[in-house]
Amino acid sequence: MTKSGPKSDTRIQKKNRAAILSAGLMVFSQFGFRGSTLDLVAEEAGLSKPNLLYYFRSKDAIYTALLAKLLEDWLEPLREINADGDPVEELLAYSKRKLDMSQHYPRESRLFANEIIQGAPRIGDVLRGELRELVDEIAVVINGWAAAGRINKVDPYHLIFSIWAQTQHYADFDVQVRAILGGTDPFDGAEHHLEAMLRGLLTPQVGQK
Amino acid sequence: MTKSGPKSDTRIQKKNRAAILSAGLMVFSQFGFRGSTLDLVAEEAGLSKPNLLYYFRSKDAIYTALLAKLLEDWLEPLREINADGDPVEELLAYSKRKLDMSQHYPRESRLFANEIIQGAPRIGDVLRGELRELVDEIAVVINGWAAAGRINKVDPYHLIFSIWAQTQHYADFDVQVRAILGGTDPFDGAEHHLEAMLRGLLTPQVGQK
DNA sequence: TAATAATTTGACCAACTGGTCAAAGCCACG
DNA sequence: CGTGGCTTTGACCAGTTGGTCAAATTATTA
Repeated sequence: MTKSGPKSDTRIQKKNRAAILSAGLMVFSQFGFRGSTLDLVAEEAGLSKPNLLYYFRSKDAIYTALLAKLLEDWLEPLREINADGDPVEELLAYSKRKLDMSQHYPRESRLFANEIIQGAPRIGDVLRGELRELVDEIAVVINGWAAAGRINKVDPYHLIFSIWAQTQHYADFDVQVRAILGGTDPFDGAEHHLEAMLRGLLTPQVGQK
Repeated sequence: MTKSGPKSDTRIQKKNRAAILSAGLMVFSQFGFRGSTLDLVAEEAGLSKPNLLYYFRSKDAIYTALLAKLLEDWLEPLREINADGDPVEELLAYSKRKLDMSQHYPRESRLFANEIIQGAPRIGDVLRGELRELVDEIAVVINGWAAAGRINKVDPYHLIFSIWAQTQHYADFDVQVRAILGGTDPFDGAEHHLEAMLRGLLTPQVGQK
């Protein structure tokens, strides 16, 4: 493991590293990598710019650290889908987990969204590698469920895309959603709607063409 | 109407303005406003930087012009929903139109996404004003359809959000979608999936709880 | 074709950018 | 308390940023 800063790990370091990452998340998630400046991050973290660079060797290092940490949390819910569970409930639980993440970690969602929209210059490999493999595995499971008649026939990939899209929308487009809903909290309705939509799509029906 | 550049409107101006806007769309949609530079736009447009500023008085002016033009195209499909048409078909046609826009104008979609993710600093008013009113109107129509039993009971706002989310996902997260699908074209499957999802949600059913 | 207007450019500017560095301050522990 | 390492900082740097401007070049038209 290559460390970017000092070798030892005092409590001052823990505190400041955390402050920097938190500030970086704030700034990078709002402006993207290129739109963000070290001065902004430094101010947000309550540290001087040279002090930032004592803990992280560069702007890029902060961003990359953030992205790496994020990717783990991002993939985890996918792994929790249980092939032996009830198909509809498993998929519903997954989308609920994703929606919760949008609600409680909107900045993480926007950081990710910014990275992808801008062409995923530093995580393209992960997308084409680890993420793709994971999705492929889930796709097999979903296809199995469909073949067994436990859910309707669906394209597993587009099913997953639609869950991602709908859940992340509430974090990434938060401003727009709230502009339209006024004072109403988006997440109450969102959960119910998402469930209805997925049940309508997945619940096996005899007469389905 | 306040013009930002010269008064008259020669063919040179038409050409160069168009070139600048096209270049601006390219650059701004990839990096967001803050992450973009005039030099990048100038190079993309094949003009010198001072020449850019002969046609648009500032970086902001280019971006704003782009955003204004975009907003019109963005709201139009919503207006085309016909209250007197067949409910399911109307909503399906709307989502098809949005999906087509994602396919054929992904840069416009990403420009918009960047602006919203970054807090919609310059179109917050439009969101809370024109857009909200428009959505409110459609919501009334949809509620009318539901009350008449022509579609299932749904929250019209979240229905619209889910259409936006799913269709724009294919433009905004294009890199990720293609990373997962490999060579397969996303839009074939997307259209079918979206239709299945909406039909499952909307098509009236007696036994629906 | 001459004069007028439209267009383009090179040189320039102040502010900001990511990043460096030596020196100073601070802290824990013998 | 002193000393060696950890932490912080002010001064600084070269490159980039959005933007200006006068002068040069190119079109338009009388």
